[in-house]
Amino acid sequence: MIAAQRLDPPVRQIDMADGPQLDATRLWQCDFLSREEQQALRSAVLPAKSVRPHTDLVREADRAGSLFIVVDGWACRYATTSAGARQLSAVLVPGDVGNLDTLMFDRLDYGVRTLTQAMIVALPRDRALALGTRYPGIGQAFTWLALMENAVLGKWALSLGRRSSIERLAHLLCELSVRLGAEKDNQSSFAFPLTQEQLADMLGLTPVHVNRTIQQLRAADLIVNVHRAMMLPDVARLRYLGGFDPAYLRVDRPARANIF
Amino acid sequence: MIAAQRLDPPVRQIDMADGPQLDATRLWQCDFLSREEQQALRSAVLPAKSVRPHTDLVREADRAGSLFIVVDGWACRYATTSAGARQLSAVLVPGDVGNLDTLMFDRLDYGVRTLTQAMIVALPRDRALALGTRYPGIGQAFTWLALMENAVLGKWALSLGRRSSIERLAHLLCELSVRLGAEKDNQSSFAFPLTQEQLADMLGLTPVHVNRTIQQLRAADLIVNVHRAMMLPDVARLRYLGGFDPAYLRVDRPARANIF
DNA sequence: CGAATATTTGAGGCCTATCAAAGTGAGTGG
DNA sequence: CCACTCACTTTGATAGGCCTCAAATATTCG
Repeated sequence: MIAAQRLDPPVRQIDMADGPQLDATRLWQCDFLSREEQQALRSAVLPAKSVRPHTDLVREADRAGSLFIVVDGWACRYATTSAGARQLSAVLVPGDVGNLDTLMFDRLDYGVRTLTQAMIVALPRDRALALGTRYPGIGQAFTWLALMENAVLGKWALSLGRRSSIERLAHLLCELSVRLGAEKDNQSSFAFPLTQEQLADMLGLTPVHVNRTIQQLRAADLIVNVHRAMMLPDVARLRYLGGFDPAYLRVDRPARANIF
Repeated sequence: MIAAQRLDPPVRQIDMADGPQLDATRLWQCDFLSREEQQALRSAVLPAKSVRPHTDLVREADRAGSLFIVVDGWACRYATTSAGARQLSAVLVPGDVGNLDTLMFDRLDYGVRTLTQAMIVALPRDRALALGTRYPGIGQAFTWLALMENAVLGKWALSLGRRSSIERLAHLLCELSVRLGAEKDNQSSFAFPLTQEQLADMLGLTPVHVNRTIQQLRAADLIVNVHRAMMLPDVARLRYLGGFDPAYLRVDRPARANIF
């Protein structure tokens, strides 16, 4: 076992006092939103709620009356087979929307569940629709989000279908590292609250095999993880192993499209 | 080997004379489009082109100047690992859009390629954006499409991550059967031009294993396929095997949302 | 009718699953 | 501050599903 320094506080403390902390929300990192639109969104959401880990915000096949936006903590979108096996179709980190399609579909075909203690903000469907109608930038942002989710999910399909367990894990860690904005030079470190069982449900593996795969990555000095924190000592090498190219995440310069 | 009757003409003949045959296009099966909007779309697209099988419409990481809409034949969206393995992230049948995210992203992170001889219509990006701005229904339709693709891809992830080869194949056939509108009572039959290699790239399997899996399905009397045609003698039983619930395809009554 | 493409079959091996149990760490209550 | 519990991680042994490599057969199309 590698003796590692502590990297980050294990789980960020949740501050109930600040109200809906939407400032970090990815929803307007896509530079579609004017200051006015940001304000409109901020005042349309319901007060943030603290939700315990492993709690369904929406169950599979439920109706959802609101869009759920993750403000702090981690959550996921998941589906289950008739045999009861679970597969995640998205990890949601602060700024992500859990159920975008509630905008247009009555019923979900997946569940949304917290992975950790989390702060969740709800945006009632009617208000979301009204905002989309009234503010063009918000409508664009919704579309942008839907397309981004598609891009990420497409890469997950590639991993699930065609990559070995170690490649999958490497790719996922690279993805999260970028999405969390945790990279600096060739290193990255971030709070990593997932259990190996949750990782297994993302990667389409068993928890036991995830454990063994993590050990391989550790042995190769590609990750250092202790205390719910993750450190990537050599991002370039991890990317190479996972076949990861960050272009699909469009972090550098989101396209500015004039639509709607 | 089961001796089966011929079910359908192997590949539909392509009629070049009718111009852009967009009438079957899913783009306006979501009942968002007024007659005027349909007309606007129809006159915005470039003349249909016939494209040979296994031809890239856009290569991975290419810029695309147009949205590509499949009018006849089949195509796919795909990505490849650095080792060269290919995984499809979507099958495109008549009515599907190949590269919706060209609306907002400069560069694709996947390729679009024909699987069969196909008729393809191009909708220049500028025109698509303009249409989305001018006609609210068209903007809605784009969003609806993006969300639908997400729903389908989410189920693919579930299959890839958590289902056995026979369940995956069963689920895929059920999906296609519904999307092609080929079901009647408990039976379904449709032209099925995919090679086993192409199937393998959808299912995350090897061609050899796909072959053996098909044989299992045949032995169980769940499929009858000859001459590039597919017949499902007992849809209910196939659905049960694949854990397929058609709700996520939203074929019955698309929600009518008032957005944008 | 012949070449190219696609399907089918066989044998053997590897990666990941399964089942079971031990070890570790965090939180709780006495 | 120390048992105690619960959840998570780790380890071991075995099995099985799918892959790999190779070649034969069938089908399509010029």
